[in-house]
Amino acid sequence: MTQLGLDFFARAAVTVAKALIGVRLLVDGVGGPIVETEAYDREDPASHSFNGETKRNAIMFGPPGYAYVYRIYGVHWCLNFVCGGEPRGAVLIRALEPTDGLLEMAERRGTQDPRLLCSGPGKLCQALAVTHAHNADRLDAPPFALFAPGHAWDLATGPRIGLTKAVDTPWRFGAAGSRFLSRPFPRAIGAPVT
DNA sequence: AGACTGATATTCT
DNA sequence: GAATATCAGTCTA
Repeated sequence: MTQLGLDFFARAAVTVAKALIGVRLLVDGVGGPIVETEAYDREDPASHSFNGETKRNAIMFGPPGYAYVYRIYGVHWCLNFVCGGEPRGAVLIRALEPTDGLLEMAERRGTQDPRLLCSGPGKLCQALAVTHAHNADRLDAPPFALFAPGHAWDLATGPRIGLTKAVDTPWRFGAAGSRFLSRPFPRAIGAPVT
């Protein structure tokens, strides 16, 4: 089992978003393989870094390989990984397959159904107890731990979710056929990840 | 099953 | 003042 270094993230957000499918994400030992991501790359009107630096997104203007956590709709948290590119891109972690720390996740989420634990960015952060306190944390040191997949995962792709800008940009990626996605994918492209 | 609503931080106009 | 990378609940069918 190989732990990912910071150099893994020093690439374009789209590249990192694909490569993250199947990567095991643990926060204080709780988590599982990532099954759904979205890329927000340079010159992308939908990216939080597109309109320049603010207090919220300051971490996206530093080096790649750090967590960017922000509050959305005043209610939920969203976890992103800062990537390469200029201005910086990021990958939104939308869903993972719950395998480690199931009891903790069930207690935090208030449900036993494994398909409702991490099937969306807000749910995932609640299940892994990710909050503003994790913003600007390194991804190669505790409480974060990321491990390369043990095998290739078939990819699915499609347009991103919940956006009003750049709605047709197919930068949502996922594990084809996974039962733990926030929403199903219309089609699979079937290209394995190395 | 699908449509609508409330919660309400942060940014943008 | 309006919009937003969301979710859970409730109403309609």
